[in-house]
Amino acid sequence: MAKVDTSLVAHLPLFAGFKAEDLEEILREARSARYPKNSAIFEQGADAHAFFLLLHGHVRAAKTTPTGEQIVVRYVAPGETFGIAMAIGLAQYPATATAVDDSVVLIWPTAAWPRLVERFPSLASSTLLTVGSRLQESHTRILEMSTQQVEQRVAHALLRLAKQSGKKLDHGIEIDFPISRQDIAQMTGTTLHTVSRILSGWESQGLVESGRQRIILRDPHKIVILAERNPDSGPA
Amino acid sequence: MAKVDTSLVAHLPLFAGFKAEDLEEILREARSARYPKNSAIFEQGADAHAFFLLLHGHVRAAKTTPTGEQIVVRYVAPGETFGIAMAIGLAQYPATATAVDDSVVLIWPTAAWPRLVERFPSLASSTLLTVGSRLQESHTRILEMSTQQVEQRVAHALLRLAKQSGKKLDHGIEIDFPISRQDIAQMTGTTLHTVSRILSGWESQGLVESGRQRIILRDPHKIVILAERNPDSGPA
DNA sequence: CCCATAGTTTGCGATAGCGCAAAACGGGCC
DNA sequence: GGCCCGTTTTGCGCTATCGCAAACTATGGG
Repeated sequence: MAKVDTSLVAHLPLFAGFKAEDLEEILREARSARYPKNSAIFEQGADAHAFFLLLHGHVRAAKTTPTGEQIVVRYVAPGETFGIAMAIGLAQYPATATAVDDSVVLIWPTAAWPRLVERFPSLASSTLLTVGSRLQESHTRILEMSTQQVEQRVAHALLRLAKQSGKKLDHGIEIDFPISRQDIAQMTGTTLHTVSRILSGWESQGLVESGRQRIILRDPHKIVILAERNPDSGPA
Repeated sequence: MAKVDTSLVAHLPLFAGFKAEDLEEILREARSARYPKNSAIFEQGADAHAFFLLLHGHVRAAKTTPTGEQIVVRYVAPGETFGIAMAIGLAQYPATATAVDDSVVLIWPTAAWPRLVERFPSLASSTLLTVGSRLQESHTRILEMSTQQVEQRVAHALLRLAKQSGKKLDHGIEIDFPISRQDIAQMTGTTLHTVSRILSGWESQGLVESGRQRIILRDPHKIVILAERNPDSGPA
């Protein structure tokens, strides 16, 4: 059980207001682990034996239907928790988590949660805040899927990814982990073909520059406009 | 400030494990109010000055886009909380709540929440459970919108409503509050026209019986089959 | 009892986006 | 340096579903 440096996590909202010694007590229950690119962290349906905090890398959470279709629930960025199934009353993971890049995580055994919450009640409140904001995002996504067309949804998805995990370049923003057309399709409820067509279109207008699992927003502002444009307002 | 009878709420999961006197202490901070059918309880964007527990009736939570389109986030059944924006870190309500039937609610001022949580930490944990299960439902909804066609989504929506608020009849299940084609469209990401066509079709097959803001599932089992059927499996 | 209103049904194009298929491409591995 | 595999691109027909328009019908109020 490796010692974890508190300085790595002290600034996270999850631990806001914790004293150094409390933090240490919490971290003592965790171990850290490294997951190489494309390795599975846990599988949908498996017993939720642990919950996680991402330190480095990027993790994709995806949900699969009985018939094998997938959607991407979200991408986890460093500093975020994931796999907190048990905190919300689930005995099994509702989704599959995969490292999309070499990643480092902290792992707490599920059994530690009730103990920690009892000792540090504010953990429950902060977790409530994070879960609440994920609920918000889900509602936004439902709203978009109900009212917008595919191009706008893709625009929104890319902007969110850029905000969450964008690397600022001299001219533009690059999404900082490998992501395929298929992934974007699964985030926006469409097919990889349609995503490919949309990106090709944008590329020819100089809005983006993209290739194999790689996307750079060259003109974020114009993409914002695209994302917000009312379908039947301006001409093509 | 009317006295509220603890027996009305003691059995709710939210208050599981509370002693009678604790419960009384909590209820002392609440007042109750009655909202007539079709009246607004709070508006999207308004300051979240209170949170609510529905005692009788039914409440619709809906979200509106800047361009005026709406989706139904959920229907609230008796015993459920709603308007808990501030518990998840929001200063304004993210949706509009409307009583779809004459309704009675308990109302706590937002200011009471931090105090209550400090005094009764398990409130945060139970709220975490409810918010978590709503997150689950949202993900399910996103999955359905991404992978299923409209008819299946409508089937699922009606089955969920029937389970949550269905009144068992001699032969079938009636959804126990007024709900229009438009409402169902806004729950499933389609138009009232398409919903109407689908219900007409089902009606002629004897699966449902419906009219003005009224739906009875006459053959729930066949609807389950419809909901689960793989789009390109059986013949029409 | 009749009218006004909100909800529902239905017809008829129009079309965004899917689904299939095939080709081009790019990277990494041996 | 060449090959293999996963990813991306693109063409083309198809259809589920939308959007508009118009007729129809309960329901509650006066």
